[in-house]
Amino acid sequence: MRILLVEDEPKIAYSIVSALTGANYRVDAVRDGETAWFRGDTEDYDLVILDLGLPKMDGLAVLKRWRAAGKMMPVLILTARGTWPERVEGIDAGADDYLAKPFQIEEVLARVRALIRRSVGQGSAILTAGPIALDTRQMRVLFDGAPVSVSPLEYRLIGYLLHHKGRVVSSSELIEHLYGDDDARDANALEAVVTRLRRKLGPDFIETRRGFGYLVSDEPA
Amino acid sequence: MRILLVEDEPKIAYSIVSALTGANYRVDAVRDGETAWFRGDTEDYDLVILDLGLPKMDGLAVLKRWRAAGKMMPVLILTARGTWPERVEGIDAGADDYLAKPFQIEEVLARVRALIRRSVGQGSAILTAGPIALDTRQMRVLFDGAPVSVSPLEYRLIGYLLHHKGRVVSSSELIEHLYGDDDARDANALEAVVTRLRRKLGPDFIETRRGFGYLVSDEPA
DNA sequence: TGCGTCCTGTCAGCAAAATGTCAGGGCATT
DNA sequence: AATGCCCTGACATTTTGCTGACAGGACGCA
Repeated sequence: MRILLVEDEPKIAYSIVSALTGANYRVDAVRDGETAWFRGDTEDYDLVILDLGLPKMDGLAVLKRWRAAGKMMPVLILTARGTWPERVEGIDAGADDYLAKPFQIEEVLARVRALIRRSVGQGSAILTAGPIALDTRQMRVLFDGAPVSVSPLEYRLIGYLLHHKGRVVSSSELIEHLYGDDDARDANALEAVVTRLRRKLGPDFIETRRGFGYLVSDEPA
Repeated sequence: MRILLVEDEPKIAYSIVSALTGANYRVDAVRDGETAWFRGDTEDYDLVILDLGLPKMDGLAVLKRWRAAGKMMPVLILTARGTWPERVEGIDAGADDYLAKPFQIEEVLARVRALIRRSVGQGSAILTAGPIALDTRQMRVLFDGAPVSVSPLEYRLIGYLLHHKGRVVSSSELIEHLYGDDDARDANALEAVVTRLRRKLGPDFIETRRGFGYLVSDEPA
């Protein structure tokens, strides 16, 4: 799960990053609204934690621009206590949850968990690469527009690869993502899944980089 | 825009009336359920803000009687935080939105705006998908125009799926919304409800995405 | 109060799908 | 050609969801 943290105050940013990283999320942190807007617009995040009152571009403006551009990822807003007018504006702008400063780190984690749980299967972003599209609303894979039935594990695998398309993903990273650190599986289990997916999506879509991992190419075939 | 406020606590009533009046709404305020029922039945309001826990007649009872009499105005319910059973009952009774006490005045205004916007725009009280229609005012389910008798739980389930049609809804999310976090039920209970609904609505209407959840398709069959 | 009915959770068994495991075989890299 | 890494078909196991049956409880009605 990738999270974008937008927070200009270093101390707060650091504590949130630590907590989220410790909870096994991948976190990108930025400090100003302009950068935030760009990252949120070009990358796919599962969640954004957005501080209001930022340099360069106000947090609410960033949020509104994302929503206007069709970005639907859940957004958790951090706001100073007592600034309720902002909260109301936030509702209108399309925020999903709020947290007033100062807050406990545990609260942040709880909200993050809740938002991500809620948004699973709801993100309207449809990831594509070549003829394959991942319909995250209906939890299915489209091949040339036609639905292909995939199992949950297959879905997670192709989802992860699409999420990181254009980059080689190592087997260990995939295994870590598909299963937990807790119950690690044999590498062969992963290979079996890949095989089954290739049978459904065609052999060329998931490339093998022998010795390194797997790759879904970014470029239009 | 005329709003009926039903609230027995003077302080709260006063602050809401002030805020609404300041926002250019015409507000009538009453303090007990009986009066509320009479006013709502004889006058035309664009919105009702309804506190539960009223003298003389309970808020939910008022709402039910309005709906039974064919009153269609949107209702915003004020409820004490954490009283899930009330909330569930409210859904059954035909409420449109909720606000947990204590709340900020600005929140009330935001919800009021949202509800009025919704009802003015295309406030269709009837959700449809394929041959199934959900009449949220009369709390009935229609299949090809013919009423189908469904239980309260079945109604909530099909209602939730229709509200989120086109998207896969996970079992845990469904359970959370059908029962509330307090008394979680076995996943099998949910399956039983689904089975019973399918027997009434036909097997194809509620699709199963094995490993993910349930789905009511968006597309015209 | 007593009876019947409806609603709904629980249980158990079943079927099907999903997934891990194994054993060989192929193929790339050297 | 040798060496590993990877692929894959077959099989076993586990998981998941469906369904009929049953029971407790709520509710209405006499």
